[in-house]
Amino acid sequence: MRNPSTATSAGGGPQAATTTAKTPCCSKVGLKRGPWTPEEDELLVNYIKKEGEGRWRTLPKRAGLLRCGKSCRLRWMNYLRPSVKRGQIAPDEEDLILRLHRLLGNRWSLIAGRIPGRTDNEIKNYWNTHLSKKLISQGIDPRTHKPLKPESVDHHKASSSKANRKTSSSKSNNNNPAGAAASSGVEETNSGGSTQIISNEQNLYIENTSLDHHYHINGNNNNASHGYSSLLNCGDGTCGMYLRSNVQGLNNEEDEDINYGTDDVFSSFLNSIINEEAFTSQQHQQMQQQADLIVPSSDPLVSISTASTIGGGSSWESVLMSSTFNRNDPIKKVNDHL
DNA sequence: AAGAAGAACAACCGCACGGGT
DNA sequence: CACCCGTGCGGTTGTTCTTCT
Repeated sequence: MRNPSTATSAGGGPQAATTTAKTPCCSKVGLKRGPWTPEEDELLVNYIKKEGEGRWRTLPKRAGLLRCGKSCRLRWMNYLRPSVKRGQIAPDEEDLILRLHRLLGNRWSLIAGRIPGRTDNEIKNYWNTHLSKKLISQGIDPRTHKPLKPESVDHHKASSSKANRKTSSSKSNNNNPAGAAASSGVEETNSGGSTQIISNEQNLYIENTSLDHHYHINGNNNNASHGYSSLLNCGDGTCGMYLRSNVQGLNNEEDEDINYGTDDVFSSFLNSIINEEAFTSQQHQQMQQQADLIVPSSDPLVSISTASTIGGGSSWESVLMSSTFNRNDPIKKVNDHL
């Protein structure tokens, strides 16, 4: 195993630029590409320590680097940031990656956002080199988390083909969590037994029968028509939450009252999905109390939605998760979504 | 010991999106 | 509205390292 802390062992380097017809990411010739040297790292780190991140396009010149801004940003984000954790992926991290991938598909930045110290690139590489193969060896399709059919194609290889690149990398087409599962209208049961994933063209429903948990993940939620634009983020900017009343059950799409949950409640909710743990009655009561603040008590059904914006920044990635409960019996949810 | 094959992963690439003008 | 810029994302590439034969 190579030492991951060294900057001189990686591929995709200058040779690639000179031997292929590809145009480099930066049009300017004369910029250095390929592995970073310790001297370059030092220049970049010192500059960012002094001036801060951002303005990547002009940063190289200001920092005295013969690199393009993209390259600088990548190096900083994936390697040089103090918060980046190096070293082997721990078993619990691996387990979390698997669970998150089952929920979110190839949303590497979202997955990385839930795993402290790990970058999307690292998780993506780990998935491609370890986990996808591991799943295949277990007879599980790494894209859908469904059992592999004998005649099915090798999705890992298929997804690596150049032909698939454009469509598969398109964000507008990539908002369906769990990738292919959500586009095929399938119904499935995970290997653990109790979690069902039911999906159609736009939505993904997760139903944990043993825990009486039902979640709805809308794969087409990246618009502002449901009050997202005014959604508050939680303290660290990684998540947001709103409550929505549903006077006519779940058919009322009006976000007449928007309120915001706490980070704790959101995290509990998300973790309950990730970990398939019981979302405790106390947590439900917390949610109900918040709902009571804004929804007239005559409305029996309340939908609670959470929108994760992990990654945040200029690309506001979100995954909507909502559950509905009857305020008269908040523990047992109503699941008219399904 | 040497070559081949496979594994690992940093880096590159094209594209999409939001904000500013 | 159109364009530009900055930023970030997911897919892919290509070199090095490790293991196998």
